[in-house]
Amino acid sequence: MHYGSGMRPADLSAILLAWYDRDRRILPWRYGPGETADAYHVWLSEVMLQQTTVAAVIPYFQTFTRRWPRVEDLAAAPVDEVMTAWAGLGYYARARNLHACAKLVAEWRGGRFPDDEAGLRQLPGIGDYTAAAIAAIAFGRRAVVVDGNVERVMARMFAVTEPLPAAKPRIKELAATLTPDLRAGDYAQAVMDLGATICTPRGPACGLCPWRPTCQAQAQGIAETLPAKLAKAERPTRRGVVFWLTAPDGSVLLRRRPPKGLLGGMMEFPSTDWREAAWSLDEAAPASPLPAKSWKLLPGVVAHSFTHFHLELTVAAGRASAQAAVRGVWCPLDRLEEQALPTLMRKVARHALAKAY
DNA sequence: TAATCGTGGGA
DNA sequence: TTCCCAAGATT
Repeated sequence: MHYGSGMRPADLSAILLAWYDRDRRILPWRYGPGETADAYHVWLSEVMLQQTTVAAVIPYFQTFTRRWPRVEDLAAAPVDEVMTAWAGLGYYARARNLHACAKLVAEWRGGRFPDDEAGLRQLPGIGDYTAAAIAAIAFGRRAVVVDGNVERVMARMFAVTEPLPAAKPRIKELAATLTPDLRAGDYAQAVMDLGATICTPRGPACGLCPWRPTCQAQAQGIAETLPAKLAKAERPTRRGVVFWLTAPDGSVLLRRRPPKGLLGGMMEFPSTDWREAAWSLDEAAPASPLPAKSWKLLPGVVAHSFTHFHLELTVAAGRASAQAAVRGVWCPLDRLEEQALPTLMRKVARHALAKAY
């Protein structure tokens, strides 16, 4: 192994920990120097942070911990309340797995999380990264924590030019060589902080990096090009018609989506399938909650982009004569925020309220 | 293994 | 506008 500048792994981890101690970022879930980490808070924050930015997570973390101070409190909540509280954060399977995990920990383990990777890894919603992170941060275990930040930092430190995801095993080996036995949790957070603030995807601030003297990509002038990644598939555009059906009392019809798949378990306004071909109103009407109803298309579209496709929804508005003969739930317009509505459906509501009244 | 699964911010 | 991508897990 070549570390450059005569540095050994222990030197490098010590350098990074010193950097981390000098200017530790303040985050709601982060314990201070000498404090004991709360495994519930570590777990909750790590699940929320999966593929999600710190800025987006902070208000949700505050809401969850204020409302459910202990894992037992979260386990005792109805799953729909958890889904509603999660609404807007995305990747909703996380919310279902979060609740399932809380129940397992509360009911079978007396509210205590497993204190090692193998035990954590068995719980729903906890994969390789999250198990290692909790083991290290909450329990002081020596665990090799590899997230996107660590992959980027290691790819640059060791000039790994093989593209992801094929390079993942190699990168984990390299990360293991630098992971210290002591303060593994602080070290993991330090590498992630380095990746988030200095060793950034674009425009890395190599001049401020404590590891610069040892970084092989920096020496070769290829830091910003790493890690290499395989080209991504194109994102198709899908289209649908969504039905805004109001009752005489001013409520609107909602239904719940299937528990798995896209927006699984969340609420929605009824709609056609989402497909690439455009819909005519006549073609869409049979999919509506009142097929015989006369629907009026509202001007404009609701555009929303998911990870693997774009979506354009046209809103059809109609009025029901009475609250009968439809499947779903009627919700007063001023209580929509209490529903587990994903951002897409909140856009639909905003569009309908702006155009239909 | 590769596809699926949200959202918002920044370049 | 469009693309990238952020403390990944699941199937």
